Amino acid sequence: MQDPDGNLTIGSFARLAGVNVETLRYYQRRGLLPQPERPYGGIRRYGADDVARVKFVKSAQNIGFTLDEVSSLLQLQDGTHCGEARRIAEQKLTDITQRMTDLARIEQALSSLVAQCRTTRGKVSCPLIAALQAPVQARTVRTRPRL
Amino acid sequence: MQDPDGNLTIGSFARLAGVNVETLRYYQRRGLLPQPERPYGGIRRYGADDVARVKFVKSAQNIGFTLDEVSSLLQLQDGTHCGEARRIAEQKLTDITQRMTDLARIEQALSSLVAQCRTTRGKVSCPLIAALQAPVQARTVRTRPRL
DNA sequence: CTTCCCTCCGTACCCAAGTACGGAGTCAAG
DNA sequence: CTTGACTCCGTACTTGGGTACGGAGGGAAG
Repeated sequence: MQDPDGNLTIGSFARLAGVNVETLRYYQRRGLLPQPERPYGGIRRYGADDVARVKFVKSAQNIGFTLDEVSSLLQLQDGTHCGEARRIAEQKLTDITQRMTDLARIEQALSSLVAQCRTTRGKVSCPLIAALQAPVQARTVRTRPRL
Repeated sequence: MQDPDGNLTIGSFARLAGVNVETLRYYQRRGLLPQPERPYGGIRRYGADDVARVKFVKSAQNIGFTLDEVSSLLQLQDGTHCGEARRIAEQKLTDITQRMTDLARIEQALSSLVAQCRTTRGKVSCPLIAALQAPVQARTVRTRPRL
């Protein structure tokens, strides 16, 4: 359809980057992609650097960064703010570790309940239900937690 | 203000259960709480069983169930469907285990990047940024995963 | 020149689990 | 009887990361 590099329309850009066209427009609105110039008749053109940028975003998302955090990282792209990037990453790492601890606790609780359920066949009350009915030390549930 | 048990207004109910009044109304709309009778002039009254039910919901949420799943569990409350409850719990357990695996992978990746960042002071390019720029095997990012 | 796909743009919608709001009604104390 | 706290109800808003829609215009192939 066109020069495969340096002259992509948004559709082929999206295919190359492995995302939806709407996602690209969304990233432009969020400032994750630059608003492109449009040399020919109102149609935006993109290049390999744009594809790389989207892959950067997806990689970062993949290891647990939010788009806001990716924005911060993109500010630091020149490589001279490595310390700052590291600080953000360390923050994220702490967060992930905490989340793993929580999940481990939940897994423990749940698997022991399931095990109980398996062994107490024939008893009147289901141990899983019964356990949930027991009061619990108030732990606030994270609403809409990331990743 | 009133009989502490069996005759609670929604405000004291909320305080006892440790949630917001709006949350209770929301649970009623979702069918997690029964629509209460309203013996005196349009004001709903609640009892200890309602408090217990909310605590059940919160406990279940706490160990990773969504409100939809809690609804299912509530259907089984008579204890005669222990097998069914166990099936739901096992499903949830699988889910949580998967999520822990993912998080562990992320933690690995991130902590090694941070470590690199720490040791390669003075190099031109930030290894964290550089690593994110490398192509990544496409792993779909779970959007809005629970807990 | 028509057909057909592609692009542009703004806007609305999706999910879960609530939270916030505003006007009206009610209840108990003073 | 008034005041003030509480309740009722429906509706809209929040967050994050997009997806979907619909009408208008572009551009290339036949």
